Amino acid sequence: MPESSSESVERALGRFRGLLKRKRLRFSSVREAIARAALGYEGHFEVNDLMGSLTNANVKDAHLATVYRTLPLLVEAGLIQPALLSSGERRFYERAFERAHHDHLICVGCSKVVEFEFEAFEVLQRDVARRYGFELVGHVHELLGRCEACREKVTAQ
Amino acid sequence: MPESSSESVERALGRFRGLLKRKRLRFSSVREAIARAALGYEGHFEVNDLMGSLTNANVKDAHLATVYRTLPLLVEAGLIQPALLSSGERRFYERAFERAHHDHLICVGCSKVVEFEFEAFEVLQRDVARRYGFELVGHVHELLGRCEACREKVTAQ
DNA sequence: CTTCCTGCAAAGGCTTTGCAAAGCT
DNA sequence: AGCTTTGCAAAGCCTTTGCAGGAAG
Repeated sequence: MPESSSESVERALGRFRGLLKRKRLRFSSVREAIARAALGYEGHFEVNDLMGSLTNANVKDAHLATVYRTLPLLVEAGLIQPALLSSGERRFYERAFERAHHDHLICVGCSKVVEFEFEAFEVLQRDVARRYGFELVGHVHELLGRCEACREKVTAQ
Repeated sequence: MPESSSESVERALGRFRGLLKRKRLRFSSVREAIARAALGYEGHFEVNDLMGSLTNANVKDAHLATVYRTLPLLVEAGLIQPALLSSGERRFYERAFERAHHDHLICVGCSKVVEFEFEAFEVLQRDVARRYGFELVGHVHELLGRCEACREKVTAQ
């Protein structure tokens, strides 16, 4: 039997607890509910989605303002991270805890998102940064393309 | 004598005219002023900056709402493009017309932006896309790091 | 009991929209 | 003339903030 993902959630909550303790903040049930909801997403989510999950669960709802106040803590604890999707206007997040680093390949036709990992990019990025005297701390790397299905649609027309 | 950049601006305006004609829209003096102001930036700018430029010139001011209505046209014409997407909250633009493609290296400390070109990335990106059956049409690639000056500040503390 | 959290409501900042007057062609 | 464009003001949207009652340690 493979490790259940719920164990990973518990470890994540442990880390959240740790952060809160370090900052002398409290591990409240509302914060826990928000953290669980955020960790529950496979893909990308927005504040709005999160509100939806929280309402669906029979856990006590968290208020929108509270979610906004909690998200930065989840980011700081490393449970989630902002995910840039080229739409630019919207703010997405995605799970970060115990997940391999990855970048995104996005279809401009149907918005399908494929995650990819490619070590070579990381190496080159560090090189480029160093060349300009920067120490690399992160990156946003999103490839925009047209997936097979969408290319066929266009060709068919 | 090198080609003056004003010639490039004229060509850009020509392209803008072309787009407007295709869409049966008009090349008004206000649109021209906005386009010229946008093309005048070396680096990145926001709507607010643009409003500033328009007010300083003794050209007739463009109203904020009009600027918002014009920007998408400038993007569609290829004169400018959205930039610095990872900043998230703010919406920056930069000139795109007759400029070589480049990506950005951004200091997380002082927000300094360095532009870089690196052909190897483009090649690899195309590879990755093809591997997943995508045809690459563009990308967002921003490196986040700490510049020399900011690293020193941190070390000093 | 002291300090922090939370919901609520209100304010903020940026962007969009409806409308009538002005401007092109 | 018949359309588009513009300024203006108002509405929208998402996010943040101040506050007073409620919870956690």
